[in-house]
Amino acid sequence: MTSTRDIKAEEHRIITCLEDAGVRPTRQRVLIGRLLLDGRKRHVGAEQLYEEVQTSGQHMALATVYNCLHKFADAGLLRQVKNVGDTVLFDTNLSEHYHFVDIETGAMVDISPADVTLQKMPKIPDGFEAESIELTVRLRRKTTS
Amino acid sequence: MTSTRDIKAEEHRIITCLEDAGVRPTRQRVLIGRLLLDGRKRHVGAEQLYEEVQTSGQHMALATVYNCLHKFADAGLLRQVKNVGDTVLFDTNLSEHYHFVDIETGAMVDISPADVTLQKMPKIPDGFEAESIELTVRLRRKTTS
DNA sequence: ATAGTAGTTTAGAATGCTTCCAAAATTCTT
DNA sequence: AAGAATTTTGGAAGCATTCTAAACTACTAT
Repeated sequence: MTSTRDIKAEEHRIITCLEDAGVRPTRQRVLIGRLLLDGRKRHVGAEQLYEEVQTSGQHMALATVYNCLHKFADAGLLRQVKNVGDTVLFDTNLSEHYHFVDIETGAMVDISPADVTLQKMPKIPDGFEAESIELTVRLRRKTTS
Repeated sequence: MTSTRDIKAEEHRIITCLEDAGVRPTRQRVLIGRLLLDGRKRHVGAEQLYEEVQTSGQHMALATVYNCLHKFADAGLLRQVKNVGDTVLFDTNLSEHYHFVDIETGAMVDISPADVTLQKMPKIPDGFEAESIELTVRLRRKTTS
């Protein structure tokens, strides 16, 4: 059972977190912060998050969920992932890592950088700098023959 | 100047190529084959290819362009790229390679596998097999300060 | 507290890429 | 040349995402 005081404390933590990131802590953002900035590492889409918000008993426009996700990503609180299917996902794991993706379901699992060694890196074209390096291993369920 | 005979010869090459891949060589597919299977390595989207078809003087429904691209990809004549922006691209380079992507424009440049060494690879989860490994380096134009 | 103003939220409309549809056309086979 | 199967077609539909402009809320200065 989570006490009212615990909730207050958590809210305070989230508000501080948002303020530190330069994001105005509105009611909506605090709620989404509670859902996403709790330390759990996961990959969320807007639609899914929208449903979690509903489940929590609060109402919020879908557009707001999109707004928040982008704001959080711009503020460095989330990381946008573009590697998968037709849907944009946001990753709560901010440290360097890569992904397995199940091509059937789109489900993603993190790959620790410790498990990969990029021995030699290609030369970045002149006038550019690397913004990110994405390594994605697409997985197919083995045919049990 | 390309002679009529050259065109005929090229058409024949494409038709053979399609048949070998188990793809029925319809007029539309042969035209798209001429545009894409000429040895040039490039990354094409449906809309762009549609315009190239128009430019060539022929008419074709946009839906047909999509159909062809997917058919070609399924037949192994093209490779679908899912790493970039909001649009699906098809890659005429079938050999193993990776990509630079300009995050501004979405433009892609191939990275030769010779320029990268994936020293250690993560263990594939049980019951799965790797379908493909995508390595994408996102590039930002350097701020000339 | 209060008012001002800058930033947010909202619902619904709009966008844009892609797929679906059912009818017409084309390809290959016999 | 006729039949069966596959393709093409144009337009409608779908879907995730963005836009819009009006209502609202959070912070700041009074």
